[in-house]
Amino acid sequence: MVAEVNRLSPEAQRAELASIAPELLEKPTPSTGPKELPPLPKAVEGQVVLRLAPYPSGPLHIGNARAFVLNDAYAKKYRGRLLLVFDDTIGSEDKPILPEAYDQVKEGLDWAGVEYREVLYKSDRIPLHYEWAEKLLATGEAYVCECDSETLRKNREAKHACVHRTQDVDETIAMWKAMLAGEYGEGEAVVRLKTDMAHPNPAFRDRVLFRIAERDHPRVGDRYRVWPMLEFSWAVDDALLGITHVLRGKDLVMEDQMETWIWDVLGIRARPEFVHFGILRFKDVELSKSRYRREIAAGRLTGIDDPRTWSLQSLRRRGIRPAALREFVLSFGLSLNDIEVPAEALYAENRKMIDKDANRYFFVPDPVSVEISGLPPIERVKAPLHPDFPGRGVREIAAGPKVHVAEDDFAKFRGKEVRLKDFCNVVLDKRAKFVSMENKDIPKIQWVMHGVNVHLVLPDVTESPEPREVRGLGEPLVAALKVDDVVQFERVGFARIDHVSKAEVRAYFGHR
RNA sequence: GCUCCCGUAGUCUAGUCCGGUCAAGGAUCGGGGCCUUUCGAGCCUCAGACGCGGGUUCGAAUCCCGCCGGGAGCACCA
Repeated sequence: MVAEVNRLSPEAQRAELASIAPELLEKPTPSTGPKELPPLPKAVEGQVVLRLAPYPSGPLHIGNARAFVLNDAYAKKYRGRLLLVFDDTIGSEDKPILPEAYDQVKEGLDWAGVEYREVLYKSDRIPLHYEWAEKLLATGEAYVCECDSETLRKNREAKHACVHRTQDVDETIAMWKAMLAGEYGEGEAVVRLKTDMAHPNPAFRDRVLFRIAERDHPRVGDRYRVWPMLEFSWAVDDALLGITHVLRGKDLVMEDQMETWIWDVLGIRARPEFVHFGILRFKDVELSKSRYRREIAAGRLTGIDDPRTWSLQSLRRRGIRPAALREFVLSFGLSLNDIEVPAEALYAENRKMIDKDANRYFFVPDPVSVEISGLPPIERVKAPLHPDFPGRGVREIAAGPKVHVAEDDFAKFRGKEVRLKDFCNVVLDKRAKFVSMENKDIPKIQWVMHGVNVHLVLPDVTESPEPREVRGLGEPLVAALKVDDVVQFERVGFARIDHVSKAEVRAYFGHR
């Protein structure tokens, strides 16, 4: 029967089908509208509990966006709860906690529209972690190890168990107490989970659960010297906080195994579902908190919200809308693919949102002065605030024979006829010649007679020879703009006004 | 090297679990055109993909095997 049908030509099959079941020929209408998130495994409306676990070493940046946007989006989708749990265990020397980062993280999340219910701190929960540790120690599932990190690494590689692994539980507990009492120095003892020294994944062999750090903690000072590692603290807190779903990057898959192992040995029943997403990278953008920190310290950047960084604060200052960031991130879904996207994709999303609101103005970067000969007497011209919305009104621009044009335009069009947009046609040169007033179909460039100093700050893009800022002249009305206005400098791009003073208007470049 | 994950247009993504309506959808980018006093927006249009090789099947992007390619982890960081 099937073979019979297959022998028919596609046209014949189609005709035959049309006579039997014409509705099957209708193409299903492709779904449009906002992208729907795939369902979360075992998610129950109203009962989903998610958590966000930022490490307070600096402000959140665009590279963290996938984690917080997805968690927030799912919390909203299922009308669940999203907890903000600062992952502020002691960290390491080269990745210290910054006291101001707590507020910087919250500020970023608030801007992004992430609605978290409660704020918790790992550093407040250390006694709970100790309790669980003691259960593990008492059952012999974990032990205190005095090997130094180098020995530990070599043993791991050689699948070799050290003497501590088999020591008595009593002895282990005495050593644990000695750790807490400060009888060991930094690096002299750790608590290790007893997994399997022959485990196929070398990284998994008797992983460290606690270590000693003598540094002061920004929130709890010197109250603790024995600090949990991330995996262990999450095994405790995910269970205790009733987290139903853990959404994390796939660089953290081994943490799933660790948490699961600990729950298994401790007989913990209620567990979250683990869901991962791939690594997100930006083309031409190297996100480095430590580098930006250095540059800020050296005064080359003005602060964590400097538009040349990629912090959420910097995005806000460049006129990027939170909704654009959200759409951008959600467009990747939950895929496990590691992706590298151009920042242009974010800009495309943002442009859709700001274009209708951004009024147009002239800004002439690196001005070159030009004197037009033969110009009829004229003092000002009019141009629309927004070409798509004439009702919004017009701007009056002072005009006359002495104008400024952009250096790039001057170089490109010197000796050629161009139209000074909304003004007149000239043959461009230092001594330019007036041609006519009427609108012609020739290249149009922006110009300014006298106006205000504009300082435009550009974002940071690696391997770009472009300068990170540019100065020039804006048309007179630019001086009347307000902080937070998002405008489009014609032929230059969208920018947000950040500061207005008599001396200059400072604007942060968003994108073209 | 070991462990795990992933391969759909330049880029991102839908489809893969449950094989047929997929002669593969969308977005973005690119080409062309229209419109527009911006290199913006809008409209129309074109181009562009199932990593490779076997197998199963009437039929494979979808199932199986092998290969190739990419990524992550392998810290007393998170």
